[in-house]
Amino acid sequence: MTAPTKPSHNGPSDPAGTPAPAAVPGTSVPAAASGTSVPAAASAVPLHAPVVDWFDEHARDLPWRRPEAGAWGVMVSEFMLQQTPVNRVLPVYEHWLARWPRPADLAAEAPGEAVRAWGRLGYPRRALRLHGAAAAIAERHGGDVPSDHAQLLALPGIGEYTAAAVASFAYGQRHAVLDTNVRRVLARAVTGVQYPPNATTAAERKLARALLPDDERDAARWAAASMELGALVCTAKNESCHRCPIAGRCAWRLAGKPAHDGPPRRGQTYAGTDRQVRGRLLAVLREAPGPVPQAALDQVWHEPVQRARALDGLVADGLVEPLADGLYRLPLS
DNA sequence: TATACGTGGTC
DNA sequence: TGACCAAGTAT
Repeated sequence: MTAPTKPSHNGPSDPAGTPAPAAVPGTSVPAAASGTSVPAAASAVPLHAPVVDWFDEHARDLPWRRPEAGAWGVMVSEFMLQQTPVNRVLPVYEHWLARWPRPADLAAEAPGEAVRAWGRLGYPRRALRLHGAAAAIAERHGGDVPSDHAQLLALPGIGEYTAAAVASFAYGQRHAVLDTNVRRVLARAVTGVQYPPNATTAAERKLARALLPDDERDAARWAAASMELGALVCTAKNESCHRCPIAGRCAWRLAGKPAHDGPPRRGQTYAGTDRQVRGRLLAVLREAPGPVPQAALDQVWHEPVQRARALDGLVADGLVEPLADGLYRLPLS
């Protein structure tokens, strides 16, 4: 992909400065099933055009967006980006694709090598699932990442979002790609609230489908563009409305940006949890070239009951392989 | 539907 | 400084 070169023509003025008429009275579209409705403005005036134009000018030049990345590159990036910031993914992604340029290359490796190469990206089960997905692709799909949504969804580690993302980004298909960025953009621009619900709702899926451009190519670009808008401009905190191409039509902004009211968005501590212990145990195993004695693992956590529970969990998840004589290693199979 | 699952950066 | 946040999935 070439770097964006088109100079900005937006000028110094805030595009949000002149709110456009948002809705045509009396034309809201009732949604049959859930009792929700799609605001008229969303369906009457295409939202995607200004966002796609903005994307053409401001999109980041990320390696998995280049044509040479291919479907496998897109798929690897989607696994790595699940709950993980772009900046941390970048170096691991490059190393991964250089080492395993095709699904069959990864499938031929021990799963433990995938876990090791995963490094400190977090959620190492993703590495195992990516390895499993590569194996399934090698076996069932002739070594090529499937383009069919249902076949993608059947692969380990691929859920609703990732299946749509791969089908859309890698194959240009028309799917509602509903990630946390898009959900936030729609929550604000259309629904008029600061944050989407904690879990994706039927109403959100319905809205996303309603906003999807008819044309397949436009739909794929809208998916990438709306996601990028959420990542760069319509961020969770400190949003930059002055840089937003649809600020003038944003329901949340037009309403005075009311604060989120519902229940707390999240709240999970990490220190002292099994997750932290698992992380420490796996770090030792990742950094060791071969099997590690129990005694070495015992040093990562003082409390023996929790330590044993965490290790058992890793074994149960297939992230660690117990050997005889109290040795442990990353899985060979 | 709620919870488990890593890690590190930000304000 | 602690809470929140980052392209979710599986159960």
